[in-house]
Amino acid sequence: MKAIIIIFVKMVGVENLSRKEQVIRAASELFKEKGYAATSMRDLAHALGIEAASLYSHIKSKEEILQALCFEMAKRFRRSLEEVESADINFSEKLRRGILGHIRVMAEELTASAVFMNEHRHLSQPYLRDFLLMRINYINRFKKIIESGIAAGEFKKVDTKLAVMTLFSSLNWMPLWYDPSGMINPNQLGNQLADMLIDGLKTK
Amino acid sequence: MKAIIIIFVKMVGVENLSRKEQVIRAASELFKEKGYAATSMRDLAHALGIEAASLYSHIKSKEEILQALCFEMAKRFRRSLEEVESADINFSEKLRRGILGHIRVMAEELTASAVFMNEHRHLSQPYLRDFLLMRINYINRFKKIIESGIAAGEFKKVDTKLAVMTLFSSLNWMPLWYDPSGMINPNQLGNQLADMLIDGLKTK
DNA sequence: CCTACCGATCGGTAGG
DNA sequence: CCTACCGATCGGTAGG
Repeated sequence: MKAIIIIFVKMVGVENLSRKEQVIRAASELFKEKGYAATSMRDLAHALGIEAASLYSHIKSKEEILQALCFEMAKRFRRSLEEVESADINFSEKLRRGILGHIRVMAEELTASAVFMNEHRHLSQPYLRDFLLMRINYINRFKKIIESGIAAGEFKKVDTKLAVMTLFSSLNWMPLWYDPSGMINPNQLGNQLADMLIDGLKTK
Repeated sequence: MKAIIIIFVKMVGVENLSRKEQVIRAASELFKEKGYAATSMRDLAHALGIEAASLYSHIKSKEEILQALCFEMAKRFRRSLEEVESADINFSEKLRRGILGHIRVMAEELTASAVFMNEHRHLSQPYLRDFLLMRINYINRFKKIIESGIAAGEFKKVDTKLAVMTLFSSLNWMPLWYDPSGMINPNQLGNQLADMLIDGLKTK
């Protein structure tokens, strides 16, 4: 009897979680497509085949969905970079692996990545502030890799701000044009992007 | 008497135009800051110190402002590229000048550029369709320069879609981080970006 | 998860 | 450029 209750409780738990997950995923698609502000809770409810009021059994507010999305993605990106930083490799290789990791995370959650990048500004305070601090920290860690590479003589003495912003621009736009069903996989894409940025377009 | 009427008519014309310009510019700032959907006509009116209803003496609708902004910028970008295409220079130089032209246009209208890039999706049909066609055409002309450069042996055999999307990502994010009051001017910025993409980060 | 509903705000119009 | 106002829609709550 106890076992049955535990199973039942677990199932309810799972069901709640997965229903909330479903709501967040459906929202993610709509936020990507139409933008956060232009997506209504009625749009979202319609996509799930329920009434707008019913959404509030699973989430506290529209913004809570955006918060969950943005901070979950931020966490994944951070973890991916931490693995690279601790590796004992040269700076070109660190940069390459940082790029590969970022693209892998993005490819796993293409829709959420697009929202993460385009819609985070609709976070209210203090979430927006926290989010931006995390982002600038992440960018600065890539910048440090480039600076270290310059100091070590691996990279040219470029403007590091320009270099890192160019890198991030390229990375961040990808969810908007990358076709995961296409011929090129995330790893190949990452390697080609790294080649291009590190070695340039020009034949030697 | 006739002269006076003509002068009067001209002044009214200029005044209407410049007031409409003011409305579009104020809207541009708000659209960049908060996004198109999250900017209300009351926000815009407040920024101009008038009532929301008064805006409609100068513009027909909220979307008309976005249309004016987007298509004006598209026209500028197109003109800039046309000058480059007709020049008799090699493909590295064509690419470089294309980049410089794009950045110059952006730097002249930083706010409008940011809106152009981030908010065009809120255009309704058939404007959205026209806009996207113009954009794909513009991108394809850059892509052709890269393809020609590869065919001529100037560039490596990279994935041209990746190369051109990387280029555009970098260009399009600039309005969000470039500080025109900083030490680097648009020309320097363009040259450094071109150097980086064409020659790469790595020391030879 | 639903029905019924709330106050606030939206883009825009009429008429001056 | 204003006052006065419109119908539609917004995010969200009460209560079941």
